[in-house]
Amino acid sequence: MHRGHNLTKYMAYDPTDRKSIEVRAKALVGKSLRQALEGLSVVHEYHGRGAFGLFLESFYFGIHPGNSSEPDFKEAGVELKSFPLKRSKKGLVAKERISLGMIDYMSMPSETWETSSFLKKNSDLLLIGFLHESDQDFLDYLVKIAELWEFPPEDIEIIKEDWKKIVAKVRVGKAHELSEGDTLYLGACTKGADSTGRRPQPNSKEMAKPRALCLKQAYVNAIIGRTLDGAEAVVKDIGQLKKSASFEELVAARFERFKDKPIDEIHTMLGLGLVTPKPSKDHYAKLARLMMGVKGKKIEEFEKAGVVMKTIRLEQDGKPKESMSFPAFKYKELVKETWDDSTFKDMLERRFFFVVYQRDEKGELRFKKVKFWTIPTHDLEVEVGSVWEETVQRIRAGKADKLPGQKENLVAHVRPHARNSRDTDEAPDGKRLVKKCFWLNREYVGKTLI
DNA sequence: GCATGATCATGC
DNA sequence: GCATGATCATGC
Repeated sequence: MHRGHNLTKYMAYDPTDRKSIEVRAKALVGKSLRQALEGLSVVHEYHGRGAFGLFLESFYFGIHPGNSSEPDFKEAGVELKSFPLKRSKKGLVAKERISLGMIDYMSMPSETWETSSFLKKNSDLLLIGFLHESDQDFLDYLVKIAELWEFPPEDIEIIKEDWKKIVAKVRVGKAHELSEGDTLYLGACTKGADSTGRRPQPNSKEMAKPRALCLKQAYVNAIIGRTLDGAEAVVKDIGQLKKSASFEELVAARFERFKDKPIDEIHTMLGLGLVTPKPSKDHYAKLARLMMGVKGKKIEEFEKAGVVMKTIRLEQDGKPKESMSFPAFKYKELVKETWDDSTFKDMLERRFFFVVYQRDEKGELRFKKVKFWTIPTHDLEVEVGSVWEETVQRIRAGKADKLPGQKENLVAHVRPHARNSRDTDEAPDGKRLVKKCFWLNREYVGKTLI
């Protein structure tokens, strides 16, 4: 078998019919491509990233869409997207984002959401999720998800806002400042194996990195959660969706009535009891969730979007009382990472949601404001990057007890993060040291709020 | 006053 | 039992 060989004659399915496509797709669930195409001796030349998808198109669905602006199943209006899953402690998660087509900086500004090439191609997706195993041939990957996916209305509202944010930047000649952290579900992710390629953009001489529109990893995880647990109702007509405020505005609006109110008054407003003399360390985080109208510890909208909530307490002078902690790392695992795919970089690239409290002149703590924030590229790549590299170097050199302190860098430092001094972790040299994590400097956190 | 080390309280 | 977000406490 070779590329271009038409197998559709073996298939009792109609690639122009949505229902038929779905039936054929669903038949893949629980099988590998090799099993699904049983009986055919398969010799192929496909390999590397995207091999699964190309093979699936040609030999399972018998289509050859190429790089068209039309959906892959043109007549049915369905775009085929296969994507890898991987195992995590909690179950299956997305291995990466789902890319939905390169951004054409020059033509995008003249589009509206309704007429966008994005919507034209991607409003109706056939999602095929397969379990990626690094030691297997892609023909043996098991298909876990096969789902016709139209975006639920509440999601499409957010995606629309995301899309508009991206276009807005491109329009004003700021394509080079695009960042995946700008948006929630739909992201502008960098494309191209080497990071050197650049493209022209309108209204600026600056060249911009090539980027594609993508469903961000956190959102793909939300899709996986929904489809593996059984599908929800989906929207029938994307054009009918009504307008609403953006996700971030909606979230911020929930806090509006609490602005500048002292803690005890907020307690009253929320129908809580009196403020205890010594509130627990996560009391203000809990209060923040309650102000948002969320009961549990998880905030579903934030989980989907990969947004991280952090509470910040400011003193009278407006400076944060504390630096900002992150999960403790394991010395031996940290030194195996590279900065670009490090756990900490991954964490910092997310969108943050700060809930800010401040002491007034009488010393009374009040809710001040909320703020969505993404770390500027320079601060991440140059400042945090160097702290990270220095940390790894010192651990490798057996100096895990002397990691970069707050005075060494303006943005980040390393410091203990453990239950107590006996809560230790083994360094590569065998010494046991108290668990530590990366912190964002107190002073720096203060500056982000201005 | 601030950096640094140490620890608390919660919830899974 | 432990990770986690957050804050306390000490000493320079």
